[in-house]
Amino acid sequence: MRWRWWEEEKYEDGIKWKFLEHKGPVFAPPYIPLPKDIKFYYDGKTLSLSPQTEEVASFFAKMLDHEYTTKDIFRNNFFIDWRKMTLEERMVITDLAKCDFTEMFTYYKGKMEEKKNRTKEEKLKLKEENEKLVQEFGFCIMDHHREKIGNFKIEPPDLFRGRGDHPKQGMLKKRILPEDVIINCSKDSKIPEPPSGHKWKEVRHDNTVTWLASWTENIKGSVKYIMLGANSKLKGEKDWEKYEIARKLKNHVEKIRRTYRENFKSKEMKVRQRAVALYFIDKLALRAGNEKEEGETADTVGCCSLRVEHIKLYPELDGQKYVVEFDFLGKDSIRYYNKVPVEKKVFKNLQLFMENKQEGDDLFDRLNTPLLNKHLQLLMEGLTAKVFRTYNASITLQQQLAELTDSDDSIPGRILSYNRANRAVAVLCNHQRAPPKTFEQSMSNLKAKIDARKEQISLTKKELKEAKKEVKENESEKLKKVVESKKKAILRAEEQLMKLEVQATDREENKQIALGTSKINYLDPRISVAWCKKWNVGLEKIYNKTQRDKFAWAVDMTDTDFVF
DNA sequence: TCCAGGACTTGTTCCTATAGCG
DNA sequence: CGCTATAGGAACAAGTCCTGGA
Repeated sequence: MRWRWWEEEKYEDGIKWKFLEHKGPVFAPPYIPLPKDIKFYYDGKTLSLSPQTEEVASFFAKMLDHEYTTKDIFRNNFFIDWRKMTLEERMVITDLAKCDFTEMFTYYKGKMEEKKNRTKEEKLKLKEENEKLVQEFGFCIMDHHREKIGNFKIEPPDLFRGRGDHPKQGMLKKRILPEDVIINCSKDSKIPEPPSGHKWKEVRHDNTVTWLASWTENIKGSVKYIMLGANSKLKGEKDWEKYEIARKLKNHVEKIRRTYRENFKSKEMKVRQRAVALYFIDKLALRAGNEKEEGETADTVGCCSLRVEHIKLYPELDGQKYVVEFDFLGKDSIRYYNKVPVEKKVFKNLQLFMENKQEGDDLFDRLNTPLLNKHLQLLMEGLTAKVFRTYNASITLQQQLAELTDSDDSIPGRILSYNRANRAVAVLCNHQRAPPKTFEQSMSNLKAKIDARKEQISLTKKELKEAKKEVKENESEKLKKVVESKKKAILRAEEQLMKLEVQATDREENKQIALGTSKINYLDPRISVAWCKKWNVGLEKIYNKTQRDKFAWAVDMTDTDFVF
């Protein structure tokens, strides 16, 4: 019997746990210096580096075949941080272009190759050792239950790989020591031991937070945490709450939509901007768009931080009226490009907001996310901008499933319908992916397979005909058996063909769409569980092991008739 | 009221284990 | 049974939103 935490009473306000015991985080392995015969060359001459300098150089050397090392910002940032080397070294090494890391690069490539070519026994041994580590450090005790930790290893030192045009890419992400780490656990628990010769920065006992350990990272100065895994009570409960708030929005959304439409006409510019922004967030599932510190991160935006340069207005386009063209970089510098017809009042308002503004000016200059969220809080308790994304994603899945699922369909057909519904959500949320590098190849492989199967079927059909003819002429038991087996073979092959064809369709449609993110973060799992039960589809066709684990609460509490 | 820091969720990328193939 | 494409999972970056202190 699974621990049904969702049937237990919750703690008083703000208290996350009563007992917490763990072993602390696992630190990155120490740097292993290069063998003597692996040389670094500066300006064509060998130059031996101090261990610390060599370590940082190795981070760069390992990445030599990565696009990052061709980017100026990355190279410059790396070079600045690398040159915090010994004085003697700094005197010599003044130009990155004169640095030759290729021997180091080749050495590490070889190491990787070795790793790949390990024997079964070696691999098994490594696996067992890793399992031991997980058993020791990968779990904690929280309130009488052994729970999995999501990330018990401290991030190793490396060069920072910011996404998009990140101004800090290439900077050295420093090695974290116990002296940097704050431990959080309960007073009456066994306090984790720091590695020998070391001390923790601090040990605290704060049961209003969920983290077990934290440290401050040196790139942005933000705090990083060791937290529980997604299948833990703590995370599961939060997830459940998230979907319950989204379901609550279902009962308020019509009124909220009436209100913001009303507000399109407000005398106050602030109110109009808020209304139009909310319209976008609701209709297009845009993110809130917090303000960001300039120069600290890549230049990306969300709804409230959109600038004039990010939209174009077309009174008429391709036969449609009042079209807005969005083109901006969102989270992770993923491009959002969309042409959407909008209500006339929205269009007119946008024209108004853009009057006398430059490309780089804020579209919603009287609005920011705290202002928007404060307003939303008034409309419904617990409502924030991101709830609309959850709500619209989940409700879309439910609608699409209802629309697409056909009771006449085979199981693979139903799964295709599910994936299509999932896809509709991923498109809404702009969860794109680059088409896999081998996409065309694997697609044509699949097509070839389909053709082969078709060929086989028609051949077997011919053979069946022949066999039937022979039976007519000569009624032997043996021949009758042949006929039967041919029939069966055809049936089997046809089923396989159908499966392959469904697979091909699914893959083609999924070329540029990533389903995972929405499945894990936006779709109320109870919708999927109910659908699987209703249509007799195994849950494992929809969720893999990790996902089933994470959504265990939904599996246990959901009936066929669940409605989001 | 404003802002910075803090806590937690969401998102992509990269590596690896494994399923499915011949 | 070995090979390879792919799914799964770890890692970690990048968002959202809240809080507490000036």
